[in-house]
Amino acid sequence: MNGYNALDVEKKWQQKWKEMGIYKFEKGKEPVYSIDNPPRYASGALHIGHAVHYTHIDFIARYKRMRGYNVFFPLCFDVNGIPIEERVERKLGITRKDIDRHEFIKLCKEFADENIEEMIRQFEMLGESMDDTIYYRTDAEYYRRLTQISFIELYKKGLIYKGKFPVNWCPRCMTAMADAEIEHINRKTMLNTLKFYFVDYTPTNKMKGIGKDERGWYVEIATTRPELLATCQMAAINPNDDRAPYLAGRKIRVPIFGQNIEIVEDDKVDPEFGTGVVMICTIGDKDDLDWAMKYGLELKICINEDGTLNSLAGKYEGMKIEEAKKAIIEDLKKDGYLIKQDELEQSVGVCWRCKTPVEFIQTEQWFLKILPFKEEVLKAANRMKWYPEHMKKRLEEWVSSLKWDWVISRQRYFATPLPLWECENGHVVLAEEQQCYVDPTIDAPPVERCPICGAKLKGSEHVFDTWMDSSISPLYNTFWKRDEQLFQKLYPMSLRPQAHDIIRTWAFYTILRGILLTGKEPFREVMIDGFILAPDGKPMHTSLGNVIDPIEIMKEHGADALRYYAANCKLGEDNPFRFKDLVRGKRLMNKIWNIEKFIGNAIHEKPEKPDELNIVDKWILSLYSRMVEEVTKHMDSFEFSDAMKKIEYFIWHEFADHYIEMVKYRIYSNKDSSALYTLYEIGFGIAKLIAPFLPFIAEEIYHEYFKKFEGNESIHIASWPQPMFIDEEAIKKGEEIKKVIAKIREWKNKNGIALNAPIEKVKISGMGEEGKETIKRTMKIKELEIGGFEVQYESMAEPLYDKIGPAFKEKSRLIINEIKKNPQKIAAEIEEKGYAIIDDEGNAIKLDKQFVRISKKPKGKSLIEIDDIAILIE
RNA sequence: GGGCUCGUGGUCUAGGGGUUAUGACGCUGCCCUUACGAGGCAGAGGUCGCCGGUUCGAAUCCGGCCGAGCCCA
Repeated sequence: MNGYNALDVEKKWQQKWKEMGIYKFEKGKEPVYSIDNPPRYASGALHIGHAVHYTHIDFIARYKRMRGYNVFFPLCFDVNGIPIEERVERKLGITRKDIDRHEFIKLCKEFADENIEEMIRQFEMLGESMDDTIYYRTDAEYYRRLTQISFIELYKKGLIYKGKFPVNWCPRCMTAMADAEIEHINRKTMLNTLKFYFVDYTPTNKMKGIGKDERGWYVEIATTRPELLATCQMAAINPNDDRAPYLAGRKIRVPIFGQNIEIVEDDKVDPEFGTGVVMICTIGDKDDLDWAMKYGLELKICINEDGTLNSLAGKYEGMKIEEAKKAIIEDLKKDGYLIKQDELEQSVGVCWRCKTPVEFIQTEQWFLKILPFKEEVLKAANRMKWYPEHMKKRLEEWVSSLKWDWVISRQRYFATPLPLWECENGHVVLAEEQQCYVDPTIDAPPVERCPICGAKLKGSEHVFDTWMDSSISPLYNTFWKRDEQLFQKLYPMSLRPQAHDIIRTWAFYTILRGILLTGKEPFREVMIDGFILAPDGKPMHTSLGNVIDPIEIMKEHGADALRYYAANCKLGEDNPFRFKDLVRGKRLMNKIWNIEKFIGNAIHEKPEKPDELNIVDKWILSLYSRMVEEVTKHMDSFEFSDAMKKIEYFIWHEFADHYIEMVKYRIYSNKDSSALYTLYEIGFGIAKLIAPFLPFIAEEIYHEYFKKFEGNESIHIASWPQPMFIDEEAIKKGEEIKKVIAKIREWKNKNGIALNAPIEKVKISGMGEEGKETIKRTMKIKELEIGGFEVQYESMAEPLYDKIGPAFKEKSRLIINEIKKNPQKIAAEIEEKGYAIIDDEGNAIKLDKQFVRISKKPKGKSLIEIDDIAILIE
C-alpha cells in the first residue's frame, strides 16, 4: 500500500513554508485584500472552535492570494484583560491586590509570552498562512498607544464623560463589568415571603396574599433579596390581578427598616410569581433599574464596592451580602415578619471569571457616548456586506435595544491605562498625543500642576475595557496615526471575520469606533461564523467530557483532515464535530493522491494544447470549467462547504470514476496528446482548487508532479484556475458515453464478469459514432456496432407538473395519475391528434401536448436501456 | 420572556412549491479492475420535529407548539 502519508508530509511543509516566507504583505502593492484577523486570545491551548474559525479565515487568505490579491493577514494576539489576570492569580494563588501593580503586570505579560509561543506553533500545525511580518499583540506599547490616542480624540470631541452610574460590579474582583462579562447561571435560592403591614388601610374582605394578625392587616410580598429591604422604595402588582383595585395606591410599611412605600400597578409584574406583588429596591437587578428609571426613584444603593453593606443598611452596615441576608432573615423570623421560605431555581448574573453574583453599585466610571450614534451605526452596518446576511439582524436588534452608554473604564491592572491625570478637584489633564504610550501611574503629566486650580495631579488608575483595545484593530491594521498615505489607501479593511457570539461587542464597538474616529465604516465585508459543538450536538464542556482537542486530531489524522472537516462546516451555523468527516477527508486525499500519481506517471513533459480534442476530453474539460465557475462563485461568498462539495464531486465522481477509466486505453497504448493535455490541465487545476482547503497535500502534489513544468516556488502563489470552455454539445455527448459505459460496467458486475474481461459483441442503437472507440476500448469489447440492429421505440408521456397544475387546478391529480397509468397510450394519442382525451367520470378533459414531455424509450427484452439508447450484448 | 438560526434514513448532512428527497459515515451482498480494497458495483434503511393553514400540489411558504444553539432580558 502506497497511500498518502499526511503526517510526514505536513511536518515537512510546516518547516519549509517558514523558510520560504511566501505569505508576505507588501506595502504599496495593489490590489489589497485585508483581513481584520481576530487577535487570538493568549490564554493557552487552541480549541476546536478556534481551529475551525481560523481555518475558515485561512481559506479566504489563500484563495484571495491565488486570485492575485496582496493579502493582509496578520499574525496577532489579544493579550489584555481579565482572563489572563485571573490565570496568573490562580497559578500563583494570589490576588492582584496582594502584590505591586507593576509587578503583577509583569507576571501577566510573561504568562502571555509563554502562551503566544505555543500558539504560534499551533497555527503552524494547522497550516495557517498568517503573516508574521505584520505581527502585533494588543498589550504592546505600539498597539495600546492607538487606544490611548483614540481616547484623547474622542475626549476632545466631547464624547467621553465621567459619571456616577450604576454599573454591574463584581464585589470579589472589585471591578465594573460590561454586560458581556456577565454570565447567567441557574442556582437554588430561597424565596422569602414577608409581611408588609398596611399603613392606613383596612381591607374589607379577605383575599389571597392578604392577611391579618395581632399587629394588623398585611400584604404578602415574596423576595429573594431581603438584604435590599433598606432600599425598598415601592411595590408593584399587575393591573390584571384581581387584587389590583384594592391594593393599588395603598401604603405599606417595609419590615425592619420601617419606611412607608406605595403599591403601584405595572404590567411587568408576573402575577404567577411569588405572591404576585413585588418589591422594588431601586437596584437589585436590571428590572429594578428599569422601574427606578420609569418611576423616577432616587437611586439608593446599600452595597459597597467590596460587597459589604453601607450605612443605608443601618445595623447591618459592614456585613457581607450573604452574611447580611442571613442576619436579616433571622431578624425577620424573630420579629414575626417571615411567613415562609420556598426553594427557588433562579437565573443569576454572575461574574464570568469568579462566578460571584454581580451587583449594581454606584461608581465613578468613564463613559463613551453611544446613544446618539445608534442610527449611524445601523447605516454603516447597511453599507457593509454581511455573510450570512441574517447576522446583521442581530446587530440591529442589539443596537435598537441599547439603553446605556458604554462604560469604558475598568478597575484592573493588565490593560491599557487611561491616558489622563486628575487633580483633587476633579479637573482632568489629558496626555499629549505624542506622549502616548503613557502609563499615568508611572509617567509624569504634560503639566506639573492642574492648569485650572493649581492642585497636584494624580495619574488615573483606571484601565480600558478590553473591547476598547480590540475594537481599534482595523485602525491599527491600516496604519492609522502612523502613515497617513497608507491609511487612506487601506481603510476600510476588506473583511472582518468573527464569531456570532460577539456581534454586539466586537463588531458593534468596532463599527462605532470607526465611525466616530474616521467617519467611515471599518470594513466592507463581515463574515460571521458559528460555533463548533461536541459530536453529541451539545456545547463542549470539560464537565460533560465531550471536548475535542484539535491538536490531538491533527497528530493522529493530520491538519488537512481537520481542515476538510472545517470546509464542511456551513458558515454561520453551529456545527457538531464529525469524526466521519475526518475519515472522508483522508479517503478523499488518498483518492486525489492516486489520481495525481496516475497523471504524474503518464506525463513526462508539459503537454501542448492539441489542435483537436477528443470528445470525452471536451466533455470532462467542460464539466471541469463549469465546476471551476461555480466553485469560484462560492468562494467569493465564503460558501466553503458548497465549494468543497463541488470540487469533491467532480474529482471523485466525474474525473476519477468515469474520465480516468475512459482515458486509460489512450494512455497505455499510445501517448495521446489530447488525453495528456486534458489530464495535465485538470490534474494541476484540482491541485490548485484544493490548495486553500488542503494546503499540505496540494503543495506536496505540486512539488511532486507539476513544479518542474510550472516554476512557481509554491502552489500557494500560483493563480486560481480559470474555466477553459463549456461546450454544451460535448457535455451532452460525453454524458451519453459515460452512461453507456456505466451501464455495461454494471452489467458485467451483475453477471459476475470481471471488468477487464473481454466481451465478444455489443450493439448500440440510438447514439452517434463519436464515443465508439472510447466505449469499445474501455469496456474491452471485441466487436462494437453502432446502430447495427433494429430497435423498436415506444413513446412515453411524462406529466409536466408546473404546466398542468396552474391550468387544471383540482383536476391535476386525476390527469397526472392518468398519464402515469398509461404513458404510452397518452403519448400515442398526442402524437396522432396533438391532444389526448382523459375521462373524468364521463366528462372529457382535453390534454394538449404542452402539458407532457414525450420521450422515446427502446422497447424489447435483453436490452439495456438508457433514455433513448439501447444496448444489446450478445 | 425576546431576537436570530437550526430540526431531513441508525448518525451527520444537501435541497428550500412540481417526477422516485442529495450525499457522506455506518450496515449487507458481489467484484484482486496495471492510480487508489482507504477502491468499484449493487442494495437495505426516511411519517423531511409535531399540529394546523395557504395551494391543483408543501420537506420547501404562513401560523402555533416542541426541542437545540448563540445573544439578550
